Amino acid sequence: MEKALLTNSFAVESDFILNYSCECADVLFRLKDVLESELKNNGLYSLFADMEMPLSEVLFVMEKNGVRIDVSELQNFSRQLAEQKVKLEERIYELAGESFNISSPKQLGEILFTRLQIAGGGKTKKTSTKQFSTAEDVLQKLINVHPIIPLILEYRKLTKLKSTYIDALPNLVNPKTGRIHTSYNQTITATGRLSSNNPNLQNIPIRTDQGKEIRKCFIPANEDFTLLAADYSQIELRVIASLSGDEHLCEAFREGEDIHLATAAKIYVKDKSEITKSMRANVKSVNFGIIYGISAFGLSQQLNISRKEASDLIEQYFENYPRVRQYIEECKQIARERGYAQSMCGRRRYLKDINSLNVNLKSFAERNAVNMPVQASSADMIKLAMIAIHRRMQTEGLQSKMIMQVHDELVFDVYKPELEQMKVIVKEEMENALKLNVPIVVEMNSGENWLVAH
DNA sequence: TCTCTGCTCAC
DNA sequence: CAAGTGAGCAGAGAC
Repeated sequence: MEKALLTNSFAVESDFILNYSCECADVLFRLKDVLESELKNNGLYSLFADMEMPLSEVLFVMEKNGVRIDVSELQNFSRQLAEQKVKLEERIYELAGESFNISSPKQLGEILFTRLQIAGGGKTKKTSTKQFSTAEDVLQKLINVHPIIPLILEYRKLTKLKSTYIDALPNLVNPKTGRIHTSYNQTITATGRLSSNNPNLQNIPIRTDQGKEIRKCFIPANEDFTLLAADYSQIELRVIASLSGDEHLCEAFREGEDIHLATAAKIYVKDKSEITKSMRANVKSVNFGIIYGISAFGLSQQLNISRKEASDLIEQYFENYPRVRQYIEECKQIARERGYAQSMCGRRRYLKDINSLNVNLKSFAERNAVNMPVQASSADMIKLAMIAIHRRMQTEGLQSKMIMQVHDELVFDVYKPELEQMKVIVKEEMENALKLNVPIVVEMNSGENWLVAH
């Protein structure tokens, strides 16, 4: 049939079916060999047949569903930011004594470090191409040295949000559906996570006030619908607690504690009431660092503390959670023996440099060996949950839609009369998708936009 | 026009 | 040397 003869809605349908077919083919050709060999090895479960193929259909439906955004609100916001941007530019040029392209790291580096001689008593960091680094952590340390620095940081924040989200998203609204349809890619990442592009809906801002304004522009289909967001609480730390079997860490989760606070109390040997915000923040960085394959140097950079303080924090962490240290060593050992790291469902990441004589390459592979099982098991869990939720929504005949996945979060466009039913389904299926030795907690909220639902 | 670099957004 | 996984933007330079 000629495409011109198709109705609009069917033409849209065919676009997505084409997309879906391509994805299925992609998954088939790229994952079949690897995943089938894993089936033989772990015997119980086929990542290919029982996870990736069923998931592919769920992703097709999510992409087709799309998400509604408030275009006119984004356009208003864009005009506001354009005004702020002009004012910032004027003040920056005045302080610099000349106009230049603030968005050019090359030109900015020359202005800051050659013309204005801003060094803050420290050495200037250089990039791989031997230019001055003007990255955020570098400028943050110079924020009190010269009044131009905070303006540059503000300019960067503003132009990032404007160009990447506020101005880009309205252009991606599909004229036929009035919604944004991302592509979820199943075959990109090294750990089994999904990735999202055109647009990337997995990095929509949330941390700053202006970022929150962008989240507010993600809205339900119409007044009969509401957004429901459900996210796994501290999923990666729970996974590492479960995989390592560390009794103290597992116990903290079983007690339902604020894990950063509870860990801080152990590390600093104080009562929880005595833990300050900065102590908790330090421990939060240690917790993330453990997952990423921490070094004392990296932690000291992150927290702007001395290497001694950083290594003391790490040592105290391992003193309190000894099985975590042991687990990290086991991850490296297993990777050395087998040549790959593995998730709870048997997903593999091959690590060709794990036995390299090049210390850098080997260290990198070792961090991958530690991080992959944690990140990948979390990905396994949410994928299983998505499949289960999708099936239940079908069998229970719901008109609510699954619309987004952001690694540890699922977002639904919920028909209001179905809200309570949806909450039960989503919570049950997410919490029971994959069994851990610690409780799995799912937090849910609903509301008139993604910000209040999250 | 294409590719790389530097930077910054998310989990 | 130096914290894991991604995507997208603007600038800069090769072609």
